[in-house]
Amino acid sequence: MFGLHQLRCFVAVADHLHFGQAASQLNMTQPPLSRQIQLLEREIGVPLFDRTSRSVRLTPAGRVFLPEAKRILRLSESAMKWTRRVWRGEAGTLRIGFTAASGYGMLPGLIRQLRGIMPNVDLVLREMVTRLQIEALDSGVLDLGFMRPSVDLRRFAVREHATEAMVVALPAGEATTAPPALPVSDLQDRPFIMYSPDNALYFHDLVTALLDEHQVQPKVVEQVGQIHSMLALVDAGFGAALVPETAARLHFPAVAFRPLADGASPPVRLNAVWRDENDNPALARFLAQAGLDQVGT
Amino acid sequence: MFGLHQLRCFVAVADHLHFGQAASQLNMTQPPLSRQIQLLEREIGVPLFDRTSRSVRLTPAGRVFLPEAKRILRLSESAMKWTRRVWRGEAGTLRIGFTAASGYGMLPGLIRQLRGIMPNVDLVLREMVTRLQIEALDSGVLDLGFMRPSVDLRRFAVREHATEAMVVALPAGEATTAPPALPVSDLQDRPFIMYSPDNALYFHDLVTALLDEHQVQPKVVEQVGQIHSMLALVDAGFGAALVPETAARLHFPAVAFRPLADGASPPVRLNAVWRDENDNPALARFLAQAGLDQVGT
DNA sequence: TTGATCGATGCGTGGATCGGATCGATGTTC
DNA sequence: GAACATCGATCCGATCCACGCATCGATCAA
Repeated sequence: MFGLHQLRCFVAVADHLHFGQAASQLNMTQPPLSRQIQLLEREIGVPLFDRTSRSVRLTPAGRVFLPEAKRILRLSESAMKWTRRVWRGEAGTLRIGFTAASGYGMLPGLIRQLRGIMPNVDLVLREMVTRLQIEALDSGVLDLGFMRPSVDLRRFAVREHATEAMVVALPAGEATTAPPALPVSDLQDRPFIMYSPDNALYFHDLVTALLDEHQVQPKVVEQVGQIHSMLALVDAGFGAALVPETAARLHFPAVAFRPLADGASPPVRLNAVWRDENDNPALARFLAQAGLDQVGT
Repeated sequence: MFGLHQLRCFVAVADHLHFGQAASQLNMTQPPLSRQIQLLEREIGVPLFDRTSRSVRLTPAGRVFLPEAKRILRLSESAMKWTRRVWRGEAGTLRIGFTAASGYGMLPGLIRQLRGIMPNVDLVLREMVTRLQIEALDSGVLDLGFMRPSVDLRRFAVREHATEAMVVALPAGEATTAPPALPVSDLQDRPFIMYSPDNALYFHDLVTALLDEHQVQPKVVEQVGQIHSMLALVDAGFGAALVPETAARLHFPAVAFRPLADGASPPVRLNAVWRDENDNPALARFLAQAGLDQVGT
């Protein structure tokens, strides 16, 4: 098969229709250029030029081959440039997982930030619970995950990405008689919607610890795994719930939000998690730009 | 710049993820294959494989480069095959000129014939008068022309492609009283539409010679260069005209056609004309298939 | 007829690529 | 856990290829 160098020789001769000028453009002398053209013609099995000692003309076959040769050379250049950009993290794909709750708050800003840092990187965004994100990071399906703290994160690189407070979600009817900020004790004996320990272990433990600490025992009327299910139940008047404050962005008509009094809320943590051995340069570039690439746990 | 051989090496390794197997597929040994991959990586400036002594994996940059490399190789193959087909006359472009009058009769059949012989050859068909066709053949704009005899054809290869008879075109009103076949003498003193010596020299000379031979002098009411203009005038009742019989395919409602009696019509000749030095293989292929490629004037 | 131009060809050299042998690292097996 | 097998990297000598220089042969101009 012919080589790219022969294609460059061919294009130069076809453009100049003059071996000497083409050779000097290619920084070589005329004899090897003639040789390369002959080799190319022998390889294809077709004469590409009609040449006398006084004139050089393209044959019809040469006229057909010329744009193909230029296309191949153009593709080779662009393949190289594109690959280099991927290597520098300026192009490529970044696959990101996030929990449903984190999507309400930080996702739009994160996407804006990524678009600003790496406008040519394709983003693949998948909502997954923490456990599934861990598996996906392991198998290489995800480059980066935004998830709740978990004991299984020890083999990964973890940075705290955001913290927020919990707020009380109340049925609108009960909110009219409630003070601007609620002490935890206000939940005592209230109808209360709790997190499921199966699908929302982190929030379950967080709320359980908060209630235990204040020795408060609400009347648990339901256990659910997803925050929007929880708010739907509040909206229907089944009871109150504790949700991260960014969940207030979900506009349920019959739900009112009240902060906890005295800064009683524990911080709800969201971690950025990735594999240290991940070789996606787009990930490295994002971590560097976001200041997350220092060594640590 | 990298070479196509390096791309083939890269694709083989990427497909097998194993240097030894890739090398045997490429009919080479493992050491030079390792070298080629290293050279390619150095050329691009990007590692394409993550390799330990136990495993070979593509880097993200390599994953991007792989489809590009395959595309370049595919394009190179197809460019070579396509160029070979053009060389054999099985593909490419054939530019054909024809006079307006010849288009009425032989063009559809010619196109069918060409499609049968060379289904992958693009046909460019241009209606041009004989003089313009000669110039176009000279400058290489046309490969083949269908034109009337002319003294300027000596430097070209010429074959008689078709002959036909002249017929009389009569206004429909006059046709009812005319016999089935008209002697030339019938034109004596008739209103008659003549060919212009500027734009239709061949027909002008042909008709003039015919009339002179029979010592007939019609009343020339108009001189025009195009046959459809001529029939339009007959249709409008201005007079009679002599036209090639295939012109009867132009359906003018008030025009009737009558043959000349006694085979008095001179043959109207149509030549196929081309440059002997023309190197378009599609032309050579057509000439060979049509049996026109024997030597001669 | 002479000289200039231009692509093709002969030839010697230097660099690139090849295959064989071997190294070093890693995972497997008993 | 020590011997073994596997696999990519590296070293080295032989070969091949592409380069430049010199020259040839054909063509066109003066």
